[in-house]
Amino acid sequence: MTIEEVIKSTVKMDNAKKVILNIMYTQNVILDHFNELIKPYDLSGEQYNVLRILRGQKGNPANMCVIQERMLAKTSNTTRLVDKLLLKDFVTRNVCPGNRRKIEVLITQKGLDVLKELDPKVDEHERAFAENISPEELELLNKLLEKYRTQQN
Amino acid sequence: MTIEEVIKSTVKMDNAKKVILNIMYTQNVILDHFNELIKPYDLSGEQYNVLRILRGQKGNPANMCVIQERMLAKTSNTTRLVDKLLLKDFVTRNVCPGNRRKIEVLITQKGLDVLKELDPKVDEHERAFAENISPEELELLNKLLEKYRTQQN
DNA sequence: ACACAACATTTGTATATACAACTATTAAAA
DNA sequence: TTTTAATAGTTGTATATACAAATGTTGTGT
Repeated sequence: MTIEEVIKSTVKMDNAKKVILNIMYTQNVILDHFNELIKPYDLSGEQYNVLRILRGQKGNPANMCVIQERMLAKTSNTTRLVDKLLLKDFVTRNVCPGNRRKIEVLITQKGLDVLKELDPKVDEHERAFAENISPEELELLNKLLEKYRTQQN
Repeated sequence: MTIEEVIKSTVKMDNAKKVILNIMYTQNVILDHFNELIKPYDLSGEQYNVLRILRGQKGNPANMCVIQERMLAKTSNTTRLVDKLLLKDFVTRNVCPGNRRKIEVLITQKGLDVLKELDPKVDEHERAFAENISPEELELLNKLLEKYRTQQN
């Protein structure tokens, strides 16, 4: 399905416009699919993302600003995301002894467990999309996207 | 900047995962840029999108469900989006005489004017990204994205 | 004609996000 | 050493979004 078919466009668009709509729409499709996947786990996409970042710390705690800079959407409110995770006992939160302005956030075993349970489903989610194109095309798509957004970094 | 650099990933990711993050992140970059652009016009991205759809109707009114199905994010609440546009006199809203369940939404001259003023800026926004890659790559990127998301339609 | 299903839209409510203002702590400058 | 600036995080508030339930209208079957 082309992007024109998706939005039932009547007018002809140039490729510069199409690619933006394609990226927007594809992101929506992926996100909808992913949200379905995590719905039973009482986690939002952003909450999952924070847990994933914390696991990547491999036992070291992460400050709020470290979490923030590793998230895709830089605008979200890390404090309240961590609040939610704390309520579910997926993380712990403590004032950093060395610098009392900072907060140390650490993933709990319960948090690790829920990620472990999700891992195969997330892999399958990623694989399902990736299999629509060849491995070479997948690599090319990555390169093109990185090149496409260059100046805006 | 590769996606690993963006999210400061410590671990190696396969291309299937990278492409999803790349699409998500690129969408964020585009959206942030676009939001900057329309900020002075007191329009949200979704509101702009509705206006764009209404202009595409070329003088014919659009029902709520028509607007809904042409939007990229199918989940948003069309009623309240149109409410906002109505407050700014960018659209009119009337019950459809032929079928009183339906609502006819029409863009006003004021709405058309604001779109007209935005057109060159939106074009420039699209062009700026597109110029990072060649015309051939742009076409390829469109094709790859459409192929990548196929099964999920 | 009446009951009932389907359709189109709106409303309520809970949650999420955006952005600015605020608090607390530490670092730097005078 | 006091003042000022910079840093880290939180909170308030307004707006947006998600999802289900409610409302009003039209179409269908008996």
